[in-house]
Amino acid sequence: MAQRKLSSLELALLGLIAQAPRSGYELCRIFETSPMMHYSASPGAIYPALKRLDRRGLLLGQVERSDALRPVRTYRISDTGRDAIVSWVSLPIKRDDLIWRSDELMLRFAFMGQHVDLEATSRFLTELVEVIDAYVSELEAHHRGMPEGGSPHGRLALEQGLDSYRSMAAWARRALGRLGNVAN
Amino acid sequence: MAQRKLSSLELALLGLIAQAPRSGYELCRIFETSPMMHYSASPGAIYPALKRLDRRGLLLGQVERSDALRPVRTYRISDTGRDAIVSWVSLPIKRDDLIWRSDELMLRFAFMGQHVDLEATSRFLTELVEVIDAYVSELEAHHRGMPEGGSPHGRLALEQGLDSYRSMAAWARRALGRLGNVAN
DNA sequence: AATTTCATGTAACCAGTTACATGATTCA
DNA sequence: TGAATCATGTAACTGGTTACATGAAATT
Repeated sequence: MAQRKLSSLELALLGLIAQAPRSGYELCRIFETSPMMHYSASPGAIYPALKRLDRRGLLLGQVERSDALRPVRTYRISDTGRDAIVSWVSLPIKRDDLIWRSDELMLRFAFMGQHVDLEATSRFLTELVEVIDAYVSELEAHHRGMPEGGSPHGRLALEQGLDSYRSMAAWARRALGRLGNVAN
Repeated sequence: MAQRKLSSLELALLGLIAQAPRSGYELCRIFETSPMMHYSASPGAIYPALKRLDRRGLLLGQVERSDALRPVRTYRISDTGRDAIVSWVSLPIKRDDLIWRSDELMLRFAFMGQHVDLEATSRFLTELVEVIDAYVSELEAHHRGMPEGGSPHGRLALEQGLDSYRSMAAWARRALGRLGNVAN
């Protein structure tokens, strides 16, 4: 129990393999070409990560067509793997997740559709809005406390951060609306 | 020459010390409390990073009040360090910088004010807008190519990414405008 | 007197990067 | 025939995380 936390790369791999069985090479291609994958990916990271997930029992790797001269190792998700995904995407959202791991939050959202119901998704989005709003208030307070003189660069940089969080909150509200329309 | 690239943490430290001489502890406090610092910071990372920068000659560390019982090691920027900052902030912006190191881009912007003139800053912002616009087009193409059916999560996640890039471009245009007003 | 804060660090561990190695298969 | 692509990996290096160690000074 209370296994060591998975890295974002491992979570991304787990989520992708839960969608469909895949080989290491296919996963490499996905990371190379898919635009939403800001989760880094060199073969030197992917193959070891797959091995780790396999050793832990979250994935089942098996060599297919071992008779052929070029065997392919295909990974499929295991039951424990699926459980791990479900509890991962259901985790409450903390301030620190937003600040240090917002990529992982979006990854959670992207994979959520296949593993939990619409209600869980709207809980996620509602929580996200709350956490962002709280953090935006913090940043705004800091912004107000900033010295006026000197070059505006620091102030502007902070404003960029504020803008990006505000846009994320706006997105979440919009998404919430769209899901509501689907549900009703 | 052609030294190994500095990590974002090292660049952040360099920039902060260029503003004013500081001790390791002060830097730790800044990272703990300052909101714009998404550049991580535990003492276990900071102290070794300062040593590396010192060894490379980008910083000058010297123990102050060595007579006192609790000495403080204060770092100041060196001439080579200042040069390194200037060439760092003057680097052209690549697509990959936007995708993988956008935090570092904002760090560059924040420190730019003290090291280069307004024209360099507007060049930076202009380039940034160009790079973002190009990448947004890429993402939009991908968005159009996405399958319609199934759960909307993947599509929505991509839209979040699009929004955040668009908001960054809008910020850059606004900043450009504000700098223009200052300059004229 | 006890706790918190100041102040500097080290050590074990781990994951990711870069670069390389290997060889089959397909395509021009 | 030679190049690109398919497919799987390893090894060295590096930098960050966590956790710990040490002890003075200030605060309660």
